[in-house]
Amino acid sequence: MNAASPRAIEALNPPSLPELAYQHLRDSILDGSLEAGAPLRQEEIAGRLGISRLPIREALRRLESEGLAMLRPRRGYVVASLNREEIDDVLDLQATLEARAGHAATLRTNDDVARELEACLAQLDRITSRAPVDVNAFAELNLKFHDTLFESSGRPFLCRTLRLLRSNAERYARVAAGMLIDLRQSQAEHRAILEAYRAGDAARVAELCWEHRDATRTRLLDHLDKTNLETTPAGGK
Amino acid sequence: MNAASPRAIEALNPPSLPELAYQHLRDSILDGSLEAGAPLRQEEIAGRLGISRLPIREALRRLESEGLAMLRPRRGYVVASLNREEIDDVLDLQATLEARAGHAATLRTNDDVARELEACLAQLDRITSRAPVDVNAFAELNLKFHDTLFESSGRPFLCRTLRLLRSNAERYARVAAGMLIDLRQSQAEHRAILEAYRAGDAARVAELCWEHRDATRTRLLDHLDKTNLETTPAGGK
DNA sequence: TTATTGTAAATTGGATCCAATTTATAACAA
DNA sequence: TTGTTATAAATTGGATCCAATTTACAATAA
Repeated sequence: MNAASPRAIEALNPPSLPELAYQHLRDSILDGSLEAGAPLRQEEIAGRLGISRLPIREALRRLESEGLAMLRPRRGYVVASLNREEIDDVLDLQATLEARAGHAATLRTNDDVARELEACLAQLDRITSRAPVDVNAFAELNLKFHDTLFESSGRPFLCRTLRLLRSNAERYARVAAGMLIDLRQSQAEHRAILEAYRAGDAARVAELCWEHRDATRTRLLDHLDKTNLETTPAGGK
Repeated sequence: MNAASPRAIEALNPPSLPELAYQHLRDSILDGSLEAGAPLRQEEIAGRLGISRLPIREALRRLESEGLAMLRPRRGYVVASLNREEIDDVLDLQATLEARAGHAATLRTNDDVARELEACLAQLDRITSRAPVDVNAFAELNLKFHDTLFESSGRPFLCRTLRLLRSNAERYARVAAGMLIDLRQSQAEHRAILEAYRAGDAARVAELCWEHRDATRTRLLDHLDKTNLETTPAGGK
């Protein structure tokens, strides 16, 4: 028996309760079922998940350090919210880092990655060509396309930071994804990125990635301005 | 004066035990008293701080989500470590984000900020001109210079991410700061940044900030390669 | 001596209990 | 009616206790 296979062992162990609670709360925040400013009562969450408050507290602590929850001492956690400027901030940061990740990925172009990206685009084409577009499926494959590209950069910390940003951007970006984005335009941009990737033109990939994300930013901010959606509710008190 | 006014601070901001434990552990990791790979025993830490294990666990959870600690289920936390590629990753990211922050700050140039930056540089000049350079004082003021510039960008999330990166870079960068950096060269770069800032040349500030940080990156990696310092210890066992 | 195995100690993961503080409610006075 | 205050309920912050698992160690056999 070999003592040296920590990864394999790690893969086997069951998810801990804090991890479970974290996943649950994170999903609830990202899909909007927990609105910004909503209080996160430890007892209630614990009761709903059938566990004690302790793992909940660790999960909340993690959510806080990721920017999805806010702790007001002795008053408990609430779902964090972003105002217009902060959304702008996060999305600009996302664009910057995705450009950097795309750049790094292209410096070490790989055929397997190119094929995988191609497969994503093919599936995306099928989805967008159908009559009622399956928005969820589109979002999932869209995510996979970008993830495949960025993860191939061989820069774990950069990718980790990107995931963090996505957590904070996603609940707002979903609005844009569902309602505002021209799916065909988006696909055209994906194609351009893949072409530049294949050509090994890192600077071009960076530029395209930046524009691709920046388009989302612009659209989302426009949307926010038009609807005048209040993104910082009761919390202000 | 401000350091010792426990009552007023307590009244406004009661220090929670998890926060206290977090600060303690973070400091110990950053200044090297807790080496990479060292186990973080909950009971021992709790005993040393005179509190129970519960706040420790929340602190450890936070350290984990910030990348300073690693949790191996049922085996406890250990101090996280970065290998050469990961250090490169983090420092490149830092350079990228500082360039972005410098850019944003310069787009909204402010005289008060310029004066504060100038004051930092004046103090730094005094420090570097003395015979035995006070490295700690230099590091602190150096930090203040960058913080002042970046925080004036009006981009809280970007600054937050920069702080996160600094946590991960600092324990390695300190080597470079103490032994490798040409303080006068560094000061010259600071001057150039301030000049470009005053001129409102955002692109130039971004460029200079990037180079300024990238110099640290290059020097640190060179140092690592030369000393062949093993940055990923015991973990394998 | 060296490898193996069984047992004890140490350590984590989790639950329950208690104190302190905040929030909600109701009684009372202007 | 409206504002204030006293009291009760809810909620967080923290400590202690218990179970499950891992690690250390010693006894045993080859």
